[in-house]
Amino acid sequence: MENEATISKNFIEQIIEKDIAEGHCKVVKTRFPPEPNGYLHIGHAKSILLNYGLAQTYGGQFNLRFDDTNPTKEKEEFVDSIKADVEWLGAVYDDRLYYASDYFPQMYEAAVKLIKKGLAFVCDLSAEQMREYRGTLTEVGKNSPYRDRTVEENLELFENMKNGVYKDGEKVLRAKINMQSPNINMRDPIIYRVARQHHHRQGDAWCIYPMYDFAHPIEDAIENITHSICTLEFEDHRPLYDWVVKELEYTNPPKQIEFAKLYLTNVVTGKRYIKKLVEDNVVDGWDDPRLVSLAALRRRGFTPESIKMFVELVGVAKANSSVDYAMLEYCIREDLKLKKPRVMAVLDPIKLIIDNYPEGQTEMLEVHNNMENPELGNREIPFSRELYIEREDFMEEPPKKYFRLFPGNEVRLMNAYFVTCKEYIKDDSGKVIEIHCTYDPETKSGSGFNARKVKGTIHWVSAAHALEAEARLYENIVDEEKGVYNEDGSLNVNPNSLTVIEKCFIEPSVAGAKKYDSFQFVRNGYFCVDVKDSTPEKLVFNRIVSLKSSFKLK
RNA sequence: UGGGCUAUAGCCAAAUGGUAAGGCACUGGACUCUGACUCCAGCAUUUACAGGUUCGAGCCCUGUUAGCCCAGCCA
Repeated sequence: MENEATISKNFIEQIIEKDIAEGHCKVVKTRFPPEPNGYLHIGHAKSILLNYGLAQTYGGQFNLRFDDTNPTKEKEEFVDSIKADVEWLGAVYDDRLYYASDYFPQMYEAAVKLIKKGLAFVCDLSAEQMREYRGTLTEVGKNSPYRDRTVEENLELFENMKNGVYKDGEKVLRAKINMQSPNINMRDPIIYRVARQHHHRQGDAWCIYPMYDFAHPIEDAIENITHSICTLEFEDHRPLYDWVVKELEYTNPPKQIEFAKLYLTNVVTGKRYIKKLVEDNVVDGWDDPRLVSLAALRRRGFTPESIKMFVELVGVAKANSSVDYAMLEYCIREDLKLKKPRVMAVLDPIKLIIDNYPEGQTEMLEVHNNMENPELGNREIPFSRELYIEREDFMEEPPKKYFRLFPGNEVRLMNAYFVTCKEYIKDDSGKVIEIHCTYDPETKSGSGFNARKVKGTIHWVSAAHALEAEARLYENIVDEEKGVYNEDGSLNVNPNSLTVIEKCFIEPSVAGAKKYDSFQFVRNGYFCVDVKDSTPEKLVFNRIVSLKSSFKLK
């Protein structure tokens, strides 16, 4: 973070600086214009933070605007969640919360203006006929037979459209541009349709709705947006965007700039797919931690800071690309590293008994919450004769360079004493169930003892005091580039990417943990108290991310 | 096969005619009350390919290849 100066400007910043230098604009106004038809995901975070960041650095403003021009897909639930997510990310829009649907009167007037200029006409072609007339990628289209209606006739017909004289789909209003254009978007695109649908915000006030290509530039112009930033698939729409802005004679023409969407390797991004996984009950909802929706990432324990760091690291460009998921993990580790307490938790326990430690005795050890950040203070943890340690921290027959516990070896119990393994007990099946050690009282942590050193340090919890909790090890739902769904609709991803550890042991200091509290479970990774499933009696932890793997056999 | 866009390391990404930044990942070493963290070192004689212009090209020109987007009354 301290090397911010070395981060070079992205291409959008360069365009903006040129625009400012050439006097096209003084300040920068941007917007995030989601359609409220789903929850936001990590890809949207890129757009939000990009738009918000630009407004910040160039002394402008950032608007949140719901592009709610198609009532069939939109719901109030989604506008609420989107607002929450945008705020969570820290993109502040103050009172600049807008709805495209509030501009319907202006859009209607704009359409009338185009008609009066002879640049729009009412067309009676059916959807199917329209498709035929439009031509194909390689063949030009042909003019609609209704293209030459008079201004007066168009005005009257359009007003009738608004007044509900026609059935849904019976007539549309089209821009009169060029049916021969190699760009299909310019072949007399539809700008208004008749659709009797209940709008989540406008109710039944309208039975005609504007199309995106017509509505969006108007929305931007009304809000004095200077730079309308969208994704690559709208590049072909830019000539139409510019056409609308020009013909409507806005004096403050906004400029559309496109950038590449964010994809993550092997995870399901895309609102469409996430939505289907939710609707098909493959996952438990929009905030299922196996997803990369913002709600899911939040529930899993990702912080807004980590998401911000991530999108900054990823950068902004025009090349389609897929970012390594490890980059996201790096960002959350980096963010939590110094911010969160490191507690001891044993996920796969095996009992360790210290034979020479007095039975029934408990001593409280004062330990640092985070060795690297003293500001997080200290806490006390109980130590006693019977402990749990991680099963992988003991081996009967250790390979070379294994320096944790094995018969005869001495290791440090983190924050406590050195112990030496004397013997171990197996059950009938040969599974090790108990390890016996002796401890050396002189080696207590913080005592300054340095007469001898050990190579290994392992974590533990006191068996009698440990808190039982549930841990969930989520993996992302993997998309192996074959698509999330097969053509027949069957699922093509692995949804079984959830491991639940019903009973793990955590040191008692986490007893009062609240929702969203997160900890580093020493060597087991970062975990967050699940906001949905935790109760004071039973803590449920979602794993945010693992630490890098430890000992590897060569 | 029409139009638009893109191509720099395993993954992102900078370099705007002056001799290939940075990050992630990975590898080696040092350190360590965890093998994590931190630190140090290594990691593109070359920018999809082939030509050309130039004293000099990832950048300019020509051609080729590959990928993405567009034929909703969705956004």
